[in-house]
Amino acid sequence: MSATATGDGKPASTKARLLESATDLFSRQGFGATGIKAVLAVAEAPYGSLYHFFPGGKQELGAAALTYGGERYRATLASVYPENSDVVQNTADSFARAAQTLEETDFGYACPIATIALETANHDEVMREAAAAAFESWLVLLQERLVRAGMPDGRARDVAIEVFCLMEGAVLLARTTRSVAPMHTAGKAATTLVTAALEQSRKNRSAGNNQAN
Amino acid sequence: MSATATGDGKPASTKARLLESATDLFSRQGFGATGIKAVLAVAEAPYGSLYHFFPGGKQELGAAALTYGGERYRATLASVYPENSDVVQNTADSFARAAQTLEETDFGYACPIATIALETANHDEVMREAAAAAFESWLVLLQERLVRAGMPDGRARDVAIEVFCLMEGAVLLARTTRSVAPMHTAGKAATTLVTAALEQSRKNRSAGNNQAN
DNA sequence: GTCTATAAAACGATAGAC
DNA sequence: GTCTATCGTTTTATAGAC
Repeated sequence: MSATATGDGKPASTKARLLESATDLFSRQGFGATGIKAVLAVAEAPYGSLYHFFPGGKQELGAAALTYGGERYRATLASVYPENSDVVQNTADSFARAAQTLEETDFGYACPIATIALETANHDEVMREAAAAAFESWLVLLQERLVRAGMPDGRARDVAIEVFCLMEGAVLLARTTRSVAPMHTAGKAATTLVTAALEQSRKNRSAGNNQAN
Repeated sequence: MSATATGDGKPASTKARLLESATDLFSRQGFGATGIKAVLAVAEAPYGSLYHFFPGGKQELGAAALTYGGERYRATLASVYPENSDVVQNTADSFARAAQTLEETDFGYACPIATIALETANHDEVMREAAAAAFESWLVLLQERLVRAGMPDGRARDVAIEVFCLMEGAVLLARTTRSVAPMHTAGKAATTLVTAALEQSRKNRSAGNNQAN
């Protein structure tokens, strides 16, 4: 009945369990505050296996966890934004889903990147780039869906960034206040924003205005 | 010429230097990753002084740093949002200022709370509450200014939250990508959002619609 | 009261046994 | 190739010198 990483028996490979465990613990407690021993314990993996799979030590594990968590949420995003569906509704769904996750995890987990990114962006270029790549993959997916829905490239990119910022800011505020209220407020703002951008794009098109950017 | 915490001579009291140093280092590198020795070194304070001023050790220092940093940014916000001025312009200014700070600090520093809050919100109730209080003080100030500008209480609260989320999300993305572009994008969205809410409020008032919330 | 020297524990990493 | 036992550092916290 545990909603988090480890099942109870023997899920997947040792490497996969390590990544699962690392992603979860790092994003909950922080990268610096989480010892590799704790990661190994949750993964039910022996000590040496970490340096076997990740010769670069904690740094390599951290970067891999960012890539792993980033890809996992990108897949979630892809399922929340099915191709050729209503992007406004999808946007609302993504915020509702985040709120649900926060409640299910007792406000422990939401974004697999944010905590680690803020900690390491300054002094660890490898991890910073892994986090940036994860964020970028989300933005690209979002942008693509918005373009399909009728927005020009540049506008879609901006809207994707704005929705991202609303989401991440709401995660921060929700976790800090232990309330999903900010999630709902930000979600409403995001849908309003997407709706307005779609309408504006349609208006511009029907006016025969063909400026690309 | 250093734009950060420590001056070069003997700024303020030892306790103030410790708070300055802790706020800066914790929000740059993270709470867990920063040792108290590093805090003491930057503050140019002897080892024992920390436990003299903060008997609760690292936890008490962390909570105090959150309160200190929160109050400092609240003062900044108050100066960016002078009473009875154009809140739309003020909002634009606050994002421009954040972008400037990011560039001046080589994308090292922006929000004195976010990093620490994400790290500790789950397992340290004292620090979580200190972070929540800091955020709340910003939201209250913002809300008050928006009410003065003509929004009803409930709407002003929501708009304050939305502006906050845009700001914090943009800080995260900007630090991770080492680019101020997200800051400008989010800033434009925030001003648009505030403008629309003001217009809507004015419309509702002139229609004689007196629903409070 | 202000600070230095020390203690106990935990950290990341490695060498070497199987 | 897979893992266990150990090394040297660094961590927070404290006791006691001035």
